[in-house]
Amino acid sequence: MKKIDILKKLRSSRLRPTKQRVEIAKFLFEREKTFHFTVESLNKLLIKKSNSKIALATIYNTVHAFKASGHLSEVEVRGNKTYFDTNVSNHHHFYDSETSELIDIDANDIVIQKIPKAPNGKKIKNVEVFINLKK
Amino acid sequence: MKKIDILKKLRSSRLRPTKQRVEIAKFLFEREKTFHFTVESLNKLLIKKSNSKIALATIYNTVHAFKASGHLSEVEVRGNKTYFDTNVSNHHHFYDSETSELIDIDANDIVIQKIPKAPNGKKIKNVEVFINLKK
DNA sequence: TTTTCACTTTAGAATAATTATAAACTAACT
DNA sequence: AGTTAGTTTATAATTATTCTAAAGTGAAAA
Repeated sequence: MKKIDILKKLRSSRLRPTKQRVEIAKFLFEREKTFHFTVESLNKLLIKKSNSKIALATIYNTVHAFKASGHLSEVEVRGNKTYFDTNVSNHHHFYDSETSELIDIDANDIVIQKIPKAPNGKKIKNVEVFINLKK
Repeated sequence: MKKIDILKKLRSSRLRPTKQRVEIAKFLFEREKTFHFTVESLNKLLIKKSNSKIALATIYNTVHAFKASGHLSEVEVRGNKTYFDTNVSNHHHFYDSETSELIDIDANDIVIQKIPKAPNGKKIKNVEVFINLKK
């Protein structure tokens, strides 16, 4: 993904392409494979990569803005930290609680045959499958 | 579930049946339906029910002890609080993020037809399905 | 029983993740 | 260039949870 696309992605989300947002967006989206992270890990990686430090609050703001505009998804994981995922398509996860490692599973690799209907007047938004791992 | 069973449940878990543990255990396990809660909600309910207040740290300790001995399960839910469930059998959940409501789904009500194999030397511990709800 | 002692409870301090605040800054429209 | 609304920042505040150390209490032994 090129820089020009980053700018388009930001503008299309009504996010002003500030220096910080561009730096974070380039770091997150200019890569081949999907990327899982927490705000804390992202902060450390950004410091290591560019030597400049962006305020933690800005990272929180930016990550949440990307989530709100659909460029990141939030992954629920047992524990206290919040994980994000650059893969925003419908998919599932392996989770290894020993290493806190999260691995994507393509939506096509899990087929659900039987599913209950939603309770009283509610609808199903989506279905997430977690395959918890052990050694 | 009778009081005597509560005592057995505590003793079988190598937990001394102190006044506080018995009170918490009775509140959690002397009911027909499964019960979902956070430490905070449990604390409020205990205060409302018995007018006595048990130290928060004790509630954390006790709930974690019940989890360690298999009388409670922990449910991962998007968000910052940790949910617990008195249903410790293998099962799944509906989750309504608008109301933070968690509803059990019997393991038999979801059938998975196709599942990927675990990565490199790891094994599958269990599979959890979340059906996220909307209006 | 009483004594003893390891296990518990408790209030409050400490920690960790996240959010709020308010002042300084900046993109972008005019 | 000037204005303004949106943004970043350091710091404070908040929230959930864990730690600590002193006081309390089951239950095994005397």
